[in-house]
Amino acid sequence: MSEYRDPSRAKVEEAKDKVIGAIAETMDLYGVTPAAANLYATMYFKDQMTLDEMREELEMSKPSMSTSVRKLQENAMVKKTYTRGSRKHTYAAEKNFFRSFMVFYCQMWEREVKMNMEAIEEAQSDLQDVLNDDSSSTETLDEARKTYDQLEDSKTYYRWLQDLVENIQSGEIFEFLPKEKHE
Amino acid sequence: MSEYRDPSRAKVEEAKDKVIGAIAETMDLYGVTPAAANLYATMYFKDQMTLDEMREELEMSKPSMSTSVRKLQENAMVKKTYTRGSRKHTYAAEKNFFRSFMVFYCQMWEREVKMNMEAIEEAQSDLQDVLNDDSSSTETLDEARKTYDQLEDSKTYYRWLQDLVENIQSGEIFEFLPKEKHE
DNA sequence: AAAAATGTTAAATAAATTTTTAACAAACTT
DNA sequence: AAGTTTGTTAAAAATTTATTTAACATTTTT
Repeated sequence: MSEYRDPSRAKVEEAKDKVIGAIAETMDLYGVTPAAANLYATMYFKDQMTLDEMREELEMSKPSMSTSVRKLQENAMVKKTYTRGSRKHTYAAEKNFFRSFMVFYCQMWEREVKMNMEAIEEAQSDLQDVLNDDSSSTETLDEARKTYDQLEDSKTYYRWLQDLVENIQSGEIFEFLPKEKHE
Repeated sequence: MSEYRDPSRAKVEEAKDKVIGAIAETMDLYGVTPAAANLYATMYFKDQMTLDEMREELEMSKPSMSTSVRKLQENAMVKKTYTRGSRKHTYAAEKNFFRSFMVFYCQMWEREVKMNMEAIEEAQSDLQDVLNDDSSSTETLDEARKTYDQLEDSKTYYRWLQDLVENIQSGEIFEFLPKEKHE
């Protein structure tokens, strides 16, 4: 190989590795496995990769690469690419961090809103029953009222979060917070 | 106890439990342990709690509660409260989800920006050296240039993320995305 | 000062997650 | 059609993370 004739080559790889390390380290805070984090960071500097290339580059098993790629696809951080002539599947990293941000957080927040809003609606309905029930003690009625109001109040947050999701998905947020600051 | 005379009492607790379950379930996606997630969700419906009350309510060990509380304090999801006369420490859940959102994500994003920006700056400096080095092969120069530009481009995202953090922390974001929608 | 209560740290255990090896299924070549 | 290549599923092993038990330090009460 040319590394011996060209010491700069190694320096370029070293530079990439610094960024790969940083990306991977912040990524496993995002709920992906170390394998998936390293894989994404590696792919970030490649045009596209096959499973065998991944296995070779990361020195890990093929099923691990297969699983990691699938997980990354769920978060839209990796896309399958069509490569004519090649029997092997090829994958490319999403290099636009804005898109990754959008998919990842919107997915996460929508799940949170849906789940909690559903629970809140059910709970409030139960509490309403209690409030309409004459046999309830004063103490219980107070508790039911207080809880009902607390839940009602929390809905403001979930509606806001849903709103944030929609603003991000539509791109409207960039009107308020532009990608490039024009000075 | 009064549960036997007042069936509504049980219904109120059941209603709370539905929400506790939902909150806890979405929370462990936020990188907190199940114990911490359950604890926060439980505290959400309490005024304040001591470690012993937590242990009793969740039926878990005291060190587990102690650790969980500390973790939740780091994310500003729980605050220590002063209770005169009580020797036991008391803690209260942050009930304002907007504040929890702010602290949690801003902390996370700032860490991401800092870490990746530092790596990028270092990498770009290395790549600049390569570009200034006459001994580098054409192939290596192209690779260095391409990588440098890719990193330069990614900085747009990190600057935007930092901007988002600042807008959330200052509350400016609520001018664009109001908490309450006035119709 | 001794005993008791409270909270934390450290070591050990338990549980869950991640990764690998091995077996399998599907698609393509010859 | 038999044999390869490629990718996935399933079971096992390894690693990591979470929780508990036990020991300790600190403060308070008697």
